This record gives sequence, structure tokens and C-alpha cells, in this order.
Amino acid sequence: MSNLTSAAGLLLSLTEAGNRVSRRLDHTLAIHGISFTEFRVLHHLAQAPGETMRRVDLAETVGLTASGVTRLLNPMEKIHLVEKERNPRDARVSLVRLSAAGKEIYGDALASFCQRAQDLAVGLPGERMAELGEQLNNLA
Amino acid sequence: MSNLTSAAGLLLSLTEAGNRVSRRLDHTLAIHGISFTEFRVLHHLAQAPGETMRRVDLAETVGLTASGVTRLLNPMEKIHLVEKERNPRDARVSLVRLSAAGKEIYGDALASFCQRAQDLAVGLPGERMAELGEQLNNLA
DNA sequence: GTGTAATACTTGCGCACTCAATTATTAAAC
DNA sequence: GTTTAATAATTGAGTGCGCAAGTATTACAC
Repeated sequence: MSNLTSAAGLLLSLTEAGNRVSRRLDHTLAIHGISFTEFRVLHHLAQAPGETMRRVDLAETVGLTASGVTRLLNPMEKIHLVEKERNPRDARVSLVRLSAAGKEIYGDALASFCQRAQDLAVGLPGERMAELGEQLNNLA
Repeated sequence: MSNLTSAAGLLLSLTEAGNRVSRRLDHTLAIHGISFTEFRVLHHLAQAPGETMRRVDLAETVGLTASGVTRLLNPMEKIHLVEKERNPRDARVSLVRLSAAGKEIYGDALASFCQRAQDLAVGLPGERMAELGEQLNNLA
């Protein structure tokens, strides 16, 4: 029926589902005044040691370009969701830290996110979710 | 470690991996002069009965908005990768058909795509790929 | 049949993001 | 210690795509 290898078919479904899901989550997070992308940086910062990350690492984990994070973080700094910080050991890197305000918004948004995710993820194998998520993180 | 439900974590990984993968595939398909999104419409048209689809259905399957497909298809029609066609039963719908030229480009791009997909998908469970892809299609 | 709602698609506007090139800084080569 | 290469981030220019609103056309009520 389909002339795709199984890997190709999977990546196709992955990206298409990813697009759909992103758009839906964007809508549900709009209530909190942040985009889904912004939520993702808040989340990864919240998980990071010291709630601080380098911009390049942030880019890779959220699935953006370095350029993309720069543009994304600018307004977030202005709204004081995150704070810029310099690295004494290496003047090239500029670190990003989650602010108190950012932490609070993250907490609120997290609840909406998890709730909506529960709805969207029906039909996925409940037991294997954690395992599968881990595999996806090590992808590409 | 992470205060996410398993569903939430999975959707996060899904969208982030989707972004990364999309960007990579975009690059590899650039050789054929098409974007990854364009490849996806060519692919779905090639699978469709009569190699023809309605724009709304195309939008949903490729993970775009109706507006998005309109903008995407305009240049593709100009390059004659696809052809517009009207539905005699319903004047609202405008059908899109894969052209001969589009079919050819699709065939070429398909090879590159599958090859690259193979590389990108290392670390994913080979046996479960087809099954998982099907589940992702019924997501969101 | 007429009015209302639903569906398919398009368009104006704008934002998010990418790419390529640039700057600043550090690491490596020798 | 220079020179060269590699890394981190930013910026200019441009594109892709979404949203909201608009236009047709069809379906449904009654």
C-alpha cells in the first residue's frame, strides 16, 4: 500500500502528528499568555540544574535553531520570565535562568498542559509512553 | 525528576523531535528542489485514490491548516507539480491531483527521504515502527 | 421556497522561525 | 606566542504558516 520503509513512515507520522499537537497545545496555553514553544523553554529551564541553561543547549532540546532561541528569549526577558546571565568561565556563552515570575507561570501552565495532553494522547500505549518519550529525545 | 504526566512528557518529546526531524529532512530534500512539507503533500497525493485529494483532507493529514495548504499549493501549481481540479458534485471543494511531473519528483525524493529516515531513526524500536506510526496518525 | 447554519476555500496581516553572514571569544596547532 | 579553527551568540533578510475575516456554495429547518 505504501512504498515507504518503516522508518520513513514513522518519521512522517511523527512530524505530522507533531504539527497537529503543537497547534492544539498552542491554543490551550494561550490562556496563560504563553506559546507552546515558550512553555517548552520554561519547562526545560525548570528541570535544569540551577534552573539555568546555555542557549545552544536550550535550542537543541526544544527543537529550535540557536537563532530561534535568541529571538524567542528576547521578549521573554522583557516580560521577566527569564533572566540573562553570563558565564565567568567562558565569555562566549550567555546563560538563561528561570525567574520567579517564570516559575509561577510555568506552574500554572503545567497543569493545563498535562490535562490537555491526557486528552490528546488517548490511543497511545499508556505503559510504554515514558520509554517511547526517552527514545524520541535521542532521535535525530 | 520531572513533574509531568507520562502523556505530557511524550507529547513534549514528540513535538520537539518532530521539529528537529523536520528541519533535517528539509535539508536533505532541498537537493530535489522541494521542502519537506511539499514532499508530504506529494506523498499523500500519491497514496490517495486517483492521486487526488480535497484540500481540507490534505491539510489535516499533513498537519497544516486549510490556509496553510492554500499557500503551499499555489507555487506547486505554478511549477506544475500538482493540478487543480473542480468537483462537479460540490462546487465548494477544489481537488488537487498529482501531476506526472510531480510523480516523478516524488519518486526521486522518496529515495533520498527513506535513506535519510533510516539514519535518523536509529535508536527506535524497529519492530514496532509500523504500529507506532499508525497510532500517531490517529493522534490529536 | 426562504432563512440559517455549516462547509470549503481564500486573503490580509502578522509573527515565528530559518538561513547565511557577522562578531566575540576560546581552543588547538605548531 | 601567533595563526587557524572551532564554538556561542546575534542580526538582516526572507519565508512559512497561522489566525481571523471574507466569499462561495451546499445542507438543513420549517
